[in-house]
Amino acid sequence: MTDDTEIAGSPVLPSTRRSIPIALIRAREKVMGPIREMLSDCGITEQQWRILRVLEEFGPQDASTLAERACLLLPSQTRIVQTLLEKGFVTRQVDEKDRRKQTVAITPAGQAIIDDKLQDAKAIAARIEEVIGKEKLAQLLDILEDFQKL
Amino acid sequence: MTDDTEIAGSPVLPSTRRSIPIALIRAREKVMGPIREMLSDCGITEQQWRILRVLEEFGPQDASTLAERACLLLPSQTRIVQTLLEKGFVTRQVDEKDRRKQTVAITPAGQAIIDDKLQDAKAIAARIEEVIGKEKLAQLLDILEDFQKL
DNA sequence: GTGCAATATTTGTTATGTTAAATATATGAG
DNA sequence: CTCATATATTTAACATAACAAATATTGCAC
Repeated sequence: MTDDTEIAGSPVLPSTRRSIPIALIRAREKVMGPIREMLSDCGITEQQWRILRVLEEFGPQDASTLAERACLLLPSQTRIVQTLLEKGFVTRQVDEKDRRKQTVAITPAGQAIIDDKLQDAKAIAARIEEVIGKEKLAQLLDILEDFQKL
Repeated sequence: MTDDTEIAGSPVLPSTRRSIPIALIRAREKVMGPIREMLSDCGITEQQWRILRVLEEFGPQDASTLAERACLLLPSQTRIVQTLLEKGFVTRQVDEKDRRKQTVAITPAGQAIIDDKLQDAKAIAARIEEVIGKEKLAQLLDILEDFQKL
């Protein structure tokens, strides 16, 4: 590999082949392939799935917290929750203590979606662990966590 | 960390805090922050920047190759190249040998964008290396590459 | 050389990302 | 109490992502 070289007087950017942003996209694309396939069956998108997963894991919560945990911007969260409302997979109601806040919760129908896909999701996770290796996956998660310090 | 546990008879998904797809998004979001800031100055989006970078690195190339290298789906590539055409940063012409193909090339004006941002981009890359560490970055890129085997 | 399958690219549609502006409620100064 | 400011969320507008379908060209069988 002669990437990321710097010829005297002629500085260049790292090759796109060793670019962190591009490498992150490529990996993500590969990971999401089977997940999207799994979800397309039940008419759920990747982001809708993330919302449901977070609601299941942490319980009812306000919109900002939900967006943070699902790694979505608030405007995206708003729209996605609206479509999930229409599908009957979540509920949303104003917080009585602070009426600026909205509390979102998963419904039994939403929970059923997760339960239905549980085995598939676990199989995909197992496949990734098989190919990458448990140790490397742990390393990867640790390094990715470091990026939050940026 | 008690994530990714499996209570007998009650299988659960990994916590969203240790989810590979979510970790990849979070890291990418952090990395892209300063890059977007850099690009917003000159009215260029992240994807438009990727197209220009790839064209600079590999020279004129057909649409499919460009999309592959810039990590874009073909439809996205088409639209982004259209806006870059309007801005005068790239050219696009049919391949005379195979008239189904389009050859895209960067213009001097497009090259000027890259040259203008070169120092900023290098500074951002240096900052990342400083925070994460050279070794971990190399490890990260290697592990991310493994995902292509999925 | 006609028709058909394969290839290369674009277009259409729906959902999301991103930024800025709008709305609604809360909180504190005076 | 009232107003200015801060906070929580939504709406608006535009670009992109993803997938399916349409278009255009090529290459080959016949």
